[in-house]
Amino acid sequence: MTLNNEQAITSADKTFYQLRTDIVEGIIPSGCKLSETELSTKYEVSRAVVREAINRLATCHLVERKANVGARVVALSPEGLVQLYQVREALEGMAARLAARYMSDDEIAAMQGLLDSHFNKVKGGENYYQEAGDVDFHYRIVTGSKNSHLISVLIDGLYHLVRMYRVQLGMAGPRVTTAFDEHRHIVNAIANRDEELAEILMRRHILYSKNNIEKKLNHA
Amino acid sequence: MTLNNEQAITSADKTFYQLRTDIVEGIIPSGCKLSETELSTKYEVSRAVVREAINRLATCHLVERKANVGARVVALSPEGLVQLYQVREALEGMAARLAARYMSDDEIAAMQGLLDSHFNKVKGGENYYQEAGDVDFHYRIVTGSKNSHLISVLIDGLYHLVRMYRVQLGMAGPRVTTAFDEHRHIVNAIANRDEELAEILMRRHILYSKNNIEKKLNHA
DNA sequence: CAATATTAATTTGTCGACAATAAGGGGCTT
DNA sequence: AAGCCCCTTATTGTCGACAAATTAATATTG
Repeated sequence: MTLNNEQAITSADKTFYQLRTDIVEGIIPSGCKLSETELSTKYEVSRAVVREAINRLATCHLVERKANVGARVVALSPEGLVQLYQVREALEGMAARLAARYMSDDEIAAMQGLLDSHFNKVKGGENYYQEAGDVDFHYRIVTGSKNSHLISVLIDGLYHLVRMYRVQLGMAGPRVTTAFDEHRHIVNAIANRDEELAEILMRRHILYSKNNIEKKLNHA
Repeated sequence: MTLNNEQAITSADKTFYQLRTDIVEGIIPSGCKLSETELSTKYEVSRAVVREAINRLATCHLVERKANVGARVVALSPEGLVQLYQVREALEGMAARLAARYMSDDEIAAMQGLLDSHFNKVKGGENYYQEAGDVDFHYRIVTGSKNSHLISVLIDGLYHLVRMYRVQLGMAGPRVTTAFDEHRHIVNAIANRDEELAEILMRRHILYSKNNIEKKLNHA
């Protein structure tokens, strides 16, 4: 990830980020109950800030809250994964379309450069950077759409859930080799300002990715 | 609206719903600052519940909050409207596709019945029900997708913003006559289980709707 | 007089305590 | 022994007060 401009200024921000990573990384296990008092002692903050943090997590669909009962970390399921990728397909497809329309030439050039460096790294065997490179690619498309709704829903919301599935189902990022060509084709379509093709290719890219994860999920 | 199963159980729920309608209806004007203390006296609740309500409004993109500064009602702009309809196109298009896949025959029949009754009403000159009928139609498609992400983002989020634009720009709902045939065609595609066509028709329907609103906006 | 520094006032962020609601356990009834 | 009711207990919801930060108003200096 190149620039993660999420900077915590308030105390609630910090605990929100902390809790989010703990949930995504599986430190707080899926399905676990989140006790406000317990977390407030653990993170050494007031119950009010824990409460606010949990509320924000609920809007990310990382926890589910019931009134007068409490909050639980979301349960991961094959159906949930399918639903997640369905909206990714719709949203990122549109993001690619809008990126082809609105991204500046400089931004596109920078993204092509990113793909080149990324290609060299993987060619050299460092597939460690694969996932970071993948999320970076998708981030740029989404922000390139210049659509604040798309940006917030995907980056602040769905992507964390995607990461949670990847981490907790123990898959080392997306398909290493094939995804590359798909990225390249998408960027080419964007560079050619071909909105229609950019959207179609991105949707297929995400569909393939879903099928890949589903396959691993069923084998496990 | 047939069934709005949003029932307020906690006090924060009530103030959230209250504030939301006040904002959508324009009682609290667009761009207005939301003072926590002021609202807490006005609605006769604690500042904490007002705070929670404002936080929830922020996740709906109805208000924008800055740390240590406060929250303001979102400002309406032509660009905002365009962005809103861009994501509607993506999301509702996918919803129509999934509705064609997952809706039960009974649900589809019910929706066809709704269109019939709706048709008779408008034929009889009661275009008062037009908007309610339109939102009801879209609600059914979205819930018919059985996708919790689509449902929450659209119904809990974007639709309120859509309504806010409609109300505050003073337009009496969507296009009365033409939108009808489009609805009918979409339902037919869903009844035929034609996912591809359902998505395409829904996207065009929303695109037309956007162009219509934009035209009115520019004339005003 | 303008621009800046400093202080006052208002607003948000955080905290601990109290009230209300829901889950768990024990005893009672049938 | 099974089911139901009541009571205890623990957790969430709500409140008012204090602390921190921003905005404004005032004073000060060039």
